[in-house]
Amino acid sequence: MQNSCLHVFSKFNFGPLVPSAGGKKTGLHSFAPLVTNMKSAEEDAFSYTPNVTLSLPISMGNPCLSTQYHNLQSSPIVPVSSCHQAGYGLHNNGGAPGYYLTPNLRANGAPALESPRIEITAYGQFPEDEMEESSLPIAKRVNSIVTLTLPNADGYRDPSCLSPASSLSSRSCNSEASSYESGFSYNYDNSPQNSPWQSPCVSPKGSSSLHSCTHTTSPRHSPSTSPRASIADESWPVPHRGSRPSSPCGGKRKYSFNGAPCRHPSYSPGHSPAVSPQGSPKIIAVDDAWPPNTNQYTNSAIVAAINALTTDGVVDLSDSVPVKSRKTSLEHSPAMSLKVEPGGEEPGLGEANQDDYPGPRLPFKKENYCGGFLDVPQHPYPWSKPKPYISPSLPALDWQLPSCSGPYSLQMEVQPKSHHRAHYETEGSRGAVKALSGGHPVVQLYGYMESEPLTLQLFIGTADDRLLRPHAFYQVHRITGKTVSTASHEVLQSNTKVLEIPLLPENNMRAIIDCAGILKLRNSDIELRKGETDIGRKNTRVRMVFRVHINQPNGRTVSLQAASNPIECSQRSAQELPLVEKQSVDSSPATGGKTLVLSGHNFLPDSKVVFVEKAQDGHHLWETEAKVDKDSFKSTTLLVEIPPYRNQRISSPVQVNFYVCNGKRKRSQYQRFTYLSPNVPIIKTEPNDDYEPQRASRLAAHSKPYYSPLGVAPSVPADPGHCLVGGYPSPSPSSSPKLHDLSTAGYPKCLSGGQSHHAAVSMAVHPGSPDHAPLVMLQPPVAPHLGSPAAGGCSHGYRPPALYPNGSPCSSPVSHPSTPGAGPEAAFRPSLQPPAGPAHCLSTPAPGPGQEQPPHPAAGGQQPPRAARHRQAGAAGAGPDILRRRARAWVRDVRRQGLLFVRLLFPAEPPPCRCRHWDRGVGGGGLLAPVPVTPMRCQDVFLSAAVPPALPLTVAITV
DNA sequence: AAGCTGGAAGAAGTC
DNA sequence: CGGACTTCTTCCAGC
Repeated sequence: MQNSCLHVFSKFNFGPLVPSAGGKKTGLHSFAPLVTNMKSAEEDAFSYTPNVTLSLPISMGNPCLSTQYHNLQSSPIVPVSSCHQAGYGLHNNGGAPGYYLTPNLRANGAPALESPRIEITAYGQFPEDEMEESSLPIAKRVNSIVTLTLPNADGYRDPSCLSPASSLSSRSCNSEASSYESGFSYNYDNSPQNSPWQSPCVSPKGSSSLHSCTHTTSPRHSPSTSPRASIADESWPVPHRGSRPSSPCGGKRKYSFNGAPCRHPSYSPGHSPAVSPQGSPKIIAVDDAWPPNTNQYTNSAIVAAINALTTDGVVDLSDSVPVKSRKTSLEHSPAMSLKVEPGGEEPGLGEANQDDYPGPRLPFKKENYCGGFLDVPQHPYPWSKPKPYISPSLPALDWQLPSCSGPYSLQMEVQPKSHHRAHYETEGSRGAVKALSGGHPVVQLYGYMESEPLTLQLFIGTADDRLLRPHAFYQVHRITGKTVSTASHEVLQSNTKVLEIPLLPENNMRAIIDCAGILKLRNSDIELRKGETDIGRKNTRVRMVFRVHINQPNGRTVSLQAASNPIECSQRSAQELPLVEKQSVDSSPATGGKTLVLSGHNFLPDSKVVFVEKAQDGHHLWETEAKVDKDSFKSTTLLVEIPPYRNQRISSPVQVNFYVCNGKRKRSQYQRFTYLSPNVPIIKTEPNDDYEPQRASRLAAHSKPYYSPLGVAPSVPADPGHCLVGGYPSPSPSSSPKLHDLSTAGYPKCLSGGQSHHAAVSMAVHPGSPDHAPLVMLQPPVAPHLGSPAAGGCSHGYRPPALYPNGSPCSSPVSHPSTPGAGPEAAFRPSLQPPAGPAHCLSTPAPGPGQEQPPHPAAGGQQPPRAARHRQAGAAGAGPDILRRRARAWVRDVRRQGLLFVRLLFPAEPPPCRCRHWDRGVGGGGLLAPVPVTPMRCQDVFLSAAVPPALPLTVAITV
């Protein structure tokens, strides 16, 4: 996919830009104040400050800027450095890299306005803001912006930018699986060399990841001390958010395990993380856990951050940990002794699989870890355990893998029910996930003719519109008992529980998944995890993700992945929220009029079906309520008359969404729908349910996506949003991950070019077709090590959720070397591939901003009111309080929706670039585009924009 | 008796 | 800032 990203990078010398002070206002007057004000605003409002202003002088030729550094210090603005050493002003500065007085001003005091800027704002802000702000004094406008701090070369991130939950690490042990989010590859081998940037500070602990994991498995962790087996607890000495009781005591529970009233505010039976019973200062424990993570991510930025913390004083680190958390940690020991499980030691890992671990748990062994397998003493499997796929290059769990490759095809024959109430650790199991038909989900591998059994892996993944990745708030839970016919055992891979199930030839490589339940981890626990950026609230949809690794004679391994339909795991949602499982058609001529049959749950006689079209900036372009045939109403079926599109003369397909609404805040997820020009034949959605497994699976396996992100993008040239989000899979039924060709060459090497340097943000110029607006892309930063020679062995892990202009995610089989040594190219390939998620091939690229994953009732539905408030605030003159609220709202939006707006701002006159949407409100103009990112991790985004190469560019990321 | 379920109370978060 | 409402987490009881 050459075109995919013709990353024409420039040399970004941030050094010069960074500076100074003083500044005068430049064309972008708004910025100077903006930064300052924002800073204060955010500081006041939250202790987290996402604010970034990057100055990127663009010149041609030098690609590769990745955001690697996060400023640990509280600097209002963090300089971004480029991978280009030469231009690495910041680094050179070494010292306080991130202290710019005003991002807009150049060191010499010259206005930075000459540079276009990219401003990222929480989703939904711009649209409204533009309106309101345009009428406000620039200064005020600026004030109302909360900025996001980008990483700089010396620190990972400003502690102040982080919620207690996020600290220095891009990922905590637990979330390592989501390597892409951190933008670093996940190294199973944890090899220091994976990162040229290994800090000495970390190196010594090269195996520390093991440490952290050791905690996890340490007998001390005695599960007995905690009913919880969550990885989170065990893997992370995570501080607990003070705002919410992290311990059971905080909630409804009023008694500790011993039955005594729970008075200890800090006591948390559930938190027996890695902290030693000795109650050593949890900070220490935290530290121990850090390096490992860092190491695995090979995030030099993190390492640097750690270093900074280490050298600058633990105080910083500790300070970043909520007092309560630390306190809680300290009191773990008492907690541990409170509950004594019969049998004494309980494996910390899982609840149900204790039996699998007869003796004390063994600490993680690095080697094992490398292989992605937990070192488990013995396998009580009834089947001869297939050779575990032990390869350092085992794809990280957040990698998007194809469901089919060559002759092989991994398919979900029977989908799970759309609702499954997950159980908390404080509860008993709620059983295995069931199938709609009453049985259990079934997975089958086709095309495998060997006699050797394989291992099917299962973990709980996300079901949002972003890339499929391990779900931070849910874990697979092994179910055992008489009723369970399928053998399984748990392992920990990247700190995500993975259930291993035998795939036996005698069973036709088919497995009935009756041994998997879903465990819910407390939001407060997970959110406090280092590096965790997702929020648990309303994040209750998951997918069962299955993987199988097939060794090839040539030494390579084919990895396949199949994901289930989304599963709603919350009690309330499952009971009240309408859920659309299937739709008879997903497209129609613009004239509408046809009948759309929706199958799902919780439909009410008064349910409404609303079709919505949103602009890339989130504006509602069109909204209409479809006619629902109430006569034929069923709680599981709705007959809807497709409303005519607002424009009957469309020449190309138009993406819209619709949702079922049962009332305020009771909306289904957005469903995608496409209006076609009248002469375009309708594409019918094939059924895919439990009753037609074969058919469904085949479809999933062989049918072409109705529209692939790639395919869509072209049809919506003017919509950067498509491109931006296009690569994100949506939770689409029958979605199966499509493959990323990991072995195909031809990717731009831009990412590998200067990787060894401290890169920060990179601007990529996408030639795009003449008709296309430039794309501004946000991608996770490319791990510096990826492109480095040292990164050779680590080709997995990094998978930016970016968009990939072209190239089908299903194009080629995924095969990765089973030997460590995949070259840097390989490492990048995935990153350049379209984020082919399970739904990738079957769903449309996220519909621009609008797609803002609505339906979690909260997000989408609540946008308007908030927006209204914002407008009011702006109109009112944006007083401090208002600004604070507004900023807070923005942050919430970003966190919820994972979308930011990127806009290029030019000094005055729009430069001769291909931006379509000029923002006349501020300075010159820019490109506004929604960009899915991991909330609060904007530091990790990779910016790409089509900007005149010659123009210096300043990037401001605002949240 | 243990595990699975459904329901709901009460705390925390959000509007 | 406070009330109303939503969501989360825990607990209870029945099967």
